[in-house]
Amino acid sequence: MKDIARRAGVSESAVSFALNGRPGVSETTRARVRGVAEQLGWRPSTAARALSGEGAATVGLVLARPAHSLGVDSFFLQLVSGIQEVLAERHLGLLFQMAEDVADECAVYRRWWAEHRVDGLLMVDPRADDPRPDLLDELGLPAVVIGGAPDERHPGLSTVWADDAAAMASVVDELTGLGHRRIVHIAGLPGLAHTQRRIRTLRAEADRRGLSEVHSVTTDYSDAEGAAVTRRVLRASPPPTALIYDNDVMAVAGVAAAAELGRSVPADVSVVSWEDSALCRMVKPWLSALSRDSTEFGRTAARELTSLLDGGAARAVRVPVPRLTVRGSTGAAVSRTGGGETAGPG
Amino acid sequence: MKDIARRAGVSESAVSFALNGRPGVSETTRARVRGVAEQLGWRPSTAARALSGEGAATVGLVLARPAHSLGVDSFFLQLVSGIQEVLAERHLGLLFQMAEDVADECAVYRRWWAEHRVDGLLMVDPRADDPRPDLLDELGLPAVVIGGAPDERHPGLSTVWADDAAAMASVVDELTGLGHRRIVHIAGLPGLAHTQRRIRTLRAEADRRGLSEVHSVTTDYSDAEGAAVTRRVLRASPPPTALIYDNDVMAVAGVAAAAELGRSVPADVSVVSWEDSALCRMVKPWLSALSRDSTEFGRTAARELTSLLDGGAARAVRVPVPRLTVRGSTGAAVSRTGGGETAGPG
DNA sequence: GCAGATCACTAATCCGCTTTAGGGTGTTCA
DNA sequence: TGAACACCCTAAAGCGGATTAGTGATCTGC
Repeated sequence: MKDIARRAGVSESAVSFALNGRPGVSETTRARVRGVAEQLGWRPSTAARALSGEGAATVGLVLARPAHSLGVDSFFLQLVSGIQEVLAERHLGLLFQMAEDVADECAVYRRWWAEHRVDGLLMVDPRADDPRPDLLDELGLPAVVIGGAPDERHPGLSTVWADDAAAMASVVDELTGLGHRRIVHIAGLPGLAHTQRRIRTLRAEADRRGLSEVHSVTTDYSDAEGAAVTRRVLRASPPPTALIYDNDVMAVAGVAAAAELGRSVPADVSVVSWEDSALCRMVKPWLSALSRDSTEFGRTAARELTSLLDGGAARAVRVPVPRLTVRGSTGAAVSRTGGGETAGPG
Repeated sequence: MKDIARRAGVSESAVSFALNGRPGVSETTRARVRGVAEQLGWRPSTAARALSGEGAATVGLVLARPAHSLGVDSFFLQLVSGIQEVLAERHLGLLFQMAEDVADECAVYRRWWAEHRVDGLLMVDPRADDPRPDLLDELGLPAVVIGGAPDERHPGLSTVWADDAAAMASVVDELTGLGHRRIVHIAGLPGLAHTQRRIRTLRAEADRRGLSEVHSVTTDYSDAEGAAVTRRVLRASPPPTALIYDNDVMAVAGVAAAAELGRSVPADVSVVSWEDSALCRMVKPWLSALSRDSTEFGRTAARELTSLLDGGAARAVRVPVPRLTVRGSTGAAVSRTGGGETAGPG
């Protein structure tokens, strides 16, 4: 900046005014300074800016999943891609970190806060009884909760959420319309807030329709557990005629497990995946799946955060309800009593 | 820091000395200051530290893949997970950004450099004729190239690489051992350095063995292109008896495409996936695949970068050669002349 | 018993930028 | 013609640490 000042023949303060659009310099001087700065390829040091009270120009994102449970995943990168799109426009950096668990994640939040490393945070995978919102309140960091339900106890936090309840209802609608009355929901991690929302909604929908043989089983999202749980529930007597999987990985693994037991999809059992991706089109039959635009989800979250950083009020934004794309894995329910014989391919 | 100084009854300089292990304070004072700092949960502001010449305590990573081509992926998150493990130990932050293409990525490098945002960079997806190493040289940023071949033209850059040539040779060994003589390699993006290395090696191995019906086809790594190319090459006369896919997604899509054409795996055609993941165990038969430890790959890369940041010399580190895990998708070659009739399941 | 060295600590400067408080100059109006 | 007021610009302080140059006080050696 000294360089610019010297070459433009003005003081450093004038340079600062000129480059930041502040009043106090003539338009001609401003243009000259801008020219010199551009020519020198100058960019303000974020450290210096941060130190003089402008904030770190960075937002943080922590992913608390143990490394080994990081499997095939499409959602997260799509989400981050959308986030980046919005952040890049404003030249905001994204500080990314992985953590072992939520406690670890909280420690990261505290450290980042103490080090003035971030101006705001994006929080993913909200849980039932989550300590993070309280912490964020305490630290006073602007933050957006991604995928949580609106939470009136934390008026300072913005929330971007999809209406799982409505989506679950639409799936149940579709399945009962096809005649299914015995449905098992192979859910994800029990601790996650959206897992619990889905389980609650399923129960409510079942009660409303008088279906007694509908329940949820929680898992760790892995293909292994997806397959194991599928085998277990399909061996019940009578077995369910429809399975709802909380992610695509388990759904695909479940179809394979069903095939091993001699059950064909959708003749013997219908399958719905709560997450659409290329995976759903890699098995036969293609999986009926709930689709959402994860990239747009990310964009929305990032926009909410920038709005918060600009001093906007916190709010809850709902993204479109995931829509069920019906493909080949859902069909009419057949009544069957028990057994193991195989039907032919549908 | 003023607070600490006041509460400990010493000057701010003394606090700085005490907390940074510099001589100039007594051990008792040092302990007292440390106690106060800990009690206050104090952490130095990265901005201030950076401004006084300590560096930004941050390394950067840019992923230049268009958002839409971000599909199901296991490699990248595993890699980042390993990187984080090492960086977290040293309290180094990871600044992450997505870019549209390499030119965009270069712009990000320049900006980060000008803004003093990062102390070093991790560069992924090296390409043939890549402008990034030159740029990194020019900017003088410590950097590690992940997945490139050692490059003597850029002595300042460290490289962490897997020996694709050896891995490809092992695959060709396995396949020719099974009697395959017509092999098609369904490769990834033509611009990537490792794609070209694999293609070159395959050609060399084929020449060495006198196999004339061996070639590579490049794709965009997507399931769609994987399937399309599979259909095309299997319709050739005579068709290949073995297919090598450059990633798991295409391999799985390819198996499905083969099935549509009435070719069964491995009876009619053997399949090898160059990337192992849960995906490879979601299809029947399970896919023979080249496995590597992506997390360890990330750890190694991060360690090289920290070593560079500590003033260590740049070097090329080779990680273990990906090992072929033989599963059900590879079998003995059958000679067939043309046609479309189907063999039964193997 | 006194110079010189050592030790424990403080004062002052700097990093690069923003911002507040002035300081000239020129114009306007009484 | 002088006061009031814009207008452009400069000087200086401050952000939170690290660092360098001191400053007393205690210790060492002769």
